[in-house]
Amino acid sequence: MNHTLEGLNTEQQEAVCHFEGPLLILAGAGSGKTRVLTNRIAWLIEEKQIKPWNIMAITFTNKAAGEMRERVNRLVDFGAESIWVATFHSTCVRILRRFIDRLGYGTNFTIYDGDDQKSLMKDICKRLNIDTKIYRERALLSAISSAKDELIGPEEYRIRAQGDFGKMKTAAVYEEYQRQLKQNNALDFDDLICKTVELFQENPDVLDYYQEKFRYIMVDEYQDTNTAQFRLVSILASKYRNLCVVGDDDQSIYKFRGANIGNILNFEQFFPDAKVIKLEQNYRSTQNILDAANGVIANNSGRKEKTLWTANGKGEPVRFRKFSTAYDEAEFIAADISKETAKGEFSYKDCAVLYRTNAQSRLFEEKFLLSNIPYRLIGGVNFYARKEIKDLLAYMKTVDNARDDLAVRRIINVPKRGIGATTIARIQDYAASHDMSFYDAMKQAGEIPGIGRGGSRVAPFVSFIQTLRSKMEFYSVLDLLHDIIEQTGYVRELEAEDTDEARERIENIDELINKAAAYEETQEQPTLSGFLEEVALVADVDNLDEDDNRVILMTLHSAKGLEFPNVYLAGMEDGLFPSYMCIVSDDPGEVEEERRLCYVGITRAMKRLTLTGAQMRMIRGEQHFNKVSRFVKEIPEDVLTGMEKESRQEERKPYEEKAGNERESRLDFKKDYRKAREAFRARVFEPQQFQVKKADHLDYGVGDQVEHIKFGRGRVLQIVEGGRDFEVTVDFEKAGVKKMFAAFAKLKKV
DNA sequence: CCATCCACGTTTTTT
DNA sequence: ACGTGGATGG
Repeated sequence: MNHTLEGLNTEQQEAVCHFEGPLLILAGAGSGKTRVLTNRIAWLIEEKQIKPWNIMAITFTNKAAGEMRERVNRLVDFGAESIWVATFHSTCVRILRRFIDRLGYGTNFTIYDGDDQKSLMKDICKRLNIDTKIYRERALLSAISSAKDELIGPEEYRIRAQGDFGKMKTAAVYEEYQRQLKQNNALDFDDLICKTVELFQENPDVLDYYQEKFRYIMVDEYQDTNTAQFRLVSILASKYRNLCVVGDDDQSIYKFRGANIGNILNFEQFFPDAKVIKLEQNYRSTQNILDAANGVIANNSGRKEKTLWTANGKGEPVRFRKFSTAYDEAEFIAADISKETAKGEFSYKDCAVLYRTNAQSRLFEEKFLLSNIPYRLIGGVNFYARKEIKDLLAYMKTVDNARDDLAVRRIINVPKRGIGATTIARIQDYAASHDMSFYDAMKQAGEIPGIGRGGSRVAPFVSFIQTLRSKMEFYSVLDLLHDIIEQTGYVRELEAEDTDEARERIENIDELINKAAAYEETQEQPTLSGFLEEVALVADVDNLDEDDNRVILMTLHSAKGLEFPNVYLAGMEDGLFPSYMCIVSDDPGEVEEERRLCYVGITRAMKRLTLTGAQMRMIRGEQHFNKVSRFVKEIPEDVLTGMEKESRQEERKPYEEKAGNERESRLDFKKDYRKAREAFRARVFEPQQFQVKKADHLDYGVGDQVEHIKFGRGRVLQIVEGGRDFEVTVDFEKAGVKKMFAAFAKLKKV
């Protein structure tokens, strides 16, 4: 038998050996879908002699893409690297970097994240005199985002809005928002997809090029695609019709982000000749866990019927524990993990605590710190969303793309340059009336009326950026970053502050430096745009390191696609999960979406599953009293333990008895919390291989001939010992005199 | 132009 | 409870 079919069940084999035409694989949780996808790729290449560069596999997260890449590399001996394995977003970026000039954008466009979108929206509302009390930025942005997900452009939006006052306002905002983005040469996340669709629709030659290139297309997590993504895929596949999608309608949990569950439910209507294969054998969990999952999901309507089964045996029952407060809940989980790891039953990294909202993570962090349990928190504030990181990135963006007004304005007065709101407004007006970018207006600051002495402060900033830009000819991303840090004194300022918080920020900056170094190491052709793009497209889950022996804390959403031997689903309470919003909503579909989320959570567990809930917890500063989640009650009784003990547990731990001690210990705790937490966090950053360290000596001296990776040969003119690194001045034969930091320059003595 | 104080809303989930 | 953003005063 062909080795790509070895160890696969009948259905899996059938899916792997499907050659041409549309294919829908309905793959239940843990049914080995990634394996099927990767083996199919190998099979196409080996058995059907398909060229690797004609195959594309699309995923949603970088992590999934990375995993698939790795497996494909192992399976395919020759040409694995030319198989296109990427996320939707990075696929689109790659295409747009090449062809977006056809749509009137520059190919060095920047990508706006949520924060960027919000500040742009704030500007627009101000300019259009929109009262953000009535029309909130968030609401406007989400309306625009939904429109984009449905491929509705500003013009069409306006037409559809006729007669609706509120929507007409939104239409105006949408139009202006798109105009601004274009003027800033920027795209938001949704644009990445829909501009690519637009590009294909308006440029048959480009479309044809990619249709020829991607003759075999595979889409993972298909249930999460939105209308725009579906269109993108179907346009690409329309020529050769070799579209293979893998998904599970029961795991569709991204409706709020525009995911259209109809894409999977109606696949056979779009492609009447589609072959449909169901994978129902689960290789991950015990039968008890699957029974729990099946019991819950059975309460949803309109599903593609599937029943997971396994050959793994029943395993232990699913546990349910109810506590009087959320503190007790966290304490129990911490104690339980300590117990299990001490027994040697599970190691830390086998355990995951999953919850509905990010806010719930705090209590677990606290208890874990107290119990000395190493943990890794996924989600919350994204690393790249931190202020210090965004500041530095804004500098880099400004150097990369001078049309990105948002970035320029973010940093124009960071650090303080005495350029205030008034000056900024003047420049803004001037730029608007002369139809130029903010940055270009700054260059002519002298001519701006009423700018006064602000003008003299703007000039040095402009020349600073100009100098950086001219240095880019020979600078690496790392050089640039380091130069920015040095010249702005960003780190020096933080050092002077001498607070815990400042130290944390410096650590983050060091981590950014590491990322830049890692980027340069791993990329064959590192570019500034490339780095900024990579940074814009990473999610926190992508950084999950399997070898790291820590308990994982994350939301149910982030957990999709992962598996753990020992899983805790915390906060199983009506009002929290399913959330209050869904319960009161008149759309029953909302509770169904939560139920799918619960299904996802349950099916993450391999051996042991524990559900917990609290009767009382603080939510947004208010005490809430919740009932046990309806989802717990949907689990068949015979696989669940703990439900019956419910009432007795309540009695044993009356709230008042605990309250005094709890409060006291919490007070004590607050002092140490920050410190301990920092220490913990810091360790996450520590073991990376690209640590930038000051060398204790250099193996070259003044007068020596050295070689630089980019500039070639040169002679060392001067070496100055700085606080963080040696600053080396070299006279290069071709590139001239450069100053650089020894740790980054990697000079070699010749 | 900048620092400080207070009011408000925010959270359900994220590429 | 917490952070953000606006208003206010120096």
